[in-house]
Amino acid sequence: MQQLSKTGERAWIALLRVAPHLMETVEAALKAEGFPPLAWYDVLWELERAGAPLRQRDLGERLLVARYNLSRLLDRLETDRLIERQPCVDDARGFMLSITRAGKALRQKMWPVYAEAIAAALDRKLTTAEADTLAKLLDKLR
Amino acid sequence: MQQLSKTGERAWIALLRVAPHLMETVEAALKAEGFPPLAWYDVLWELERAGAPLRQRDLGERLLVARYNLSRLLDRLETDRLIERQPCVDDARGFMLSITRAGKALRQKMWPVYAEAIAAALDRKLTTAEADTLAKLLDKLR
DNA sequence: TCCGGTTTGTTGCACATGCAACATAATGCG
DNA sequence: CGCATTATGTTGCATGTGCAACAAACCGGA
Repeated sequence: MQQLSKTGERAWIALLRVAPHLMETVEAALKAEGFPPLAWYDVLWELERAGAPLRQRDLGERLLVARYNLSRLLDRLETDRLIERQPCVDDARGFMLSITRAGKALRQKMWPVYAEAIAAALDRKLTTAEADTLAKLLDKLR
Repeated sequence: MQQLSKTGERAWIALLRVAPHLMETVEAALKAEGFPPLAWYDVLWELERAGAPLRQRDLGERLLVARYNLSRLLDRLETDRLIERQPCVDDARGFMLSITRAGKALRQKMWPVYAEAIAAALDRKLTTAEADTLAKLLDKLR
């Protein structure tokens, strides 16, 4: 009684090998330019495009990051004054997160390097149609 | 002059979110049954299907794992007597790696749990054609 | 043959992560 | 209301990972 198809297995292995490898490559590109890790960019970008302050819980949900991980990641960003934590009015447990001016500036400086790394690692290796298909397939796995 | 397409960016973000999440899910399934991490299975399986002893270098290449990471991963597997390191005849620096009987037994016991986790996280969410496409697209990114 | 450069593998150290336990606040049910 | 349950966020501890430096062996050209 095998409940796993051979094709599914191949897709899994490809994912297992390729995804971490790509992430390391992009991470290395950022580090090579003296920038902080990918995760920092992610937080900054999500906060910036949210427009309004976000609950820590909601940010974690969007980034698919565990609470205890996010908690300490945000500590580091806050220490560098890239984000701010304000007490939450509705819920005394939570915090409202917002990106600072310095945070926006850093994100903007990082973007060209990040974009070039993504282009090299992914974009230039796929046609537009292929990239679109890939995105759609991955989204089905959420 | 943006060298990164919008579609490529979407694919990247999907990969960044989905892949780690899937890995954590599968990892959790193994842990829940008292089994060692995914990486252990990977090593055991690669050694078993290789049929013959493998150089550490070659294993690292197939698994896309960094040398210093692999080195310590293998230490742990060796401590548990799941693999063996034999001095390499051709090259006094290297080792030949082989899976032990206990290693094969463990891998076999892990497989049903692993397969079920992959089926739940990936296989059942895609048609066969989709899984095939996904595997092919990811392979293009190596 | 000799010697510089490369390849292979390991390790000390700092840092990041997972887990379990915790503190505090909100929620909901009797 | 009162109290158990759930939700949110933090932290101590053990473990895993990245980096840089290292040791040892191999390779190849002069």
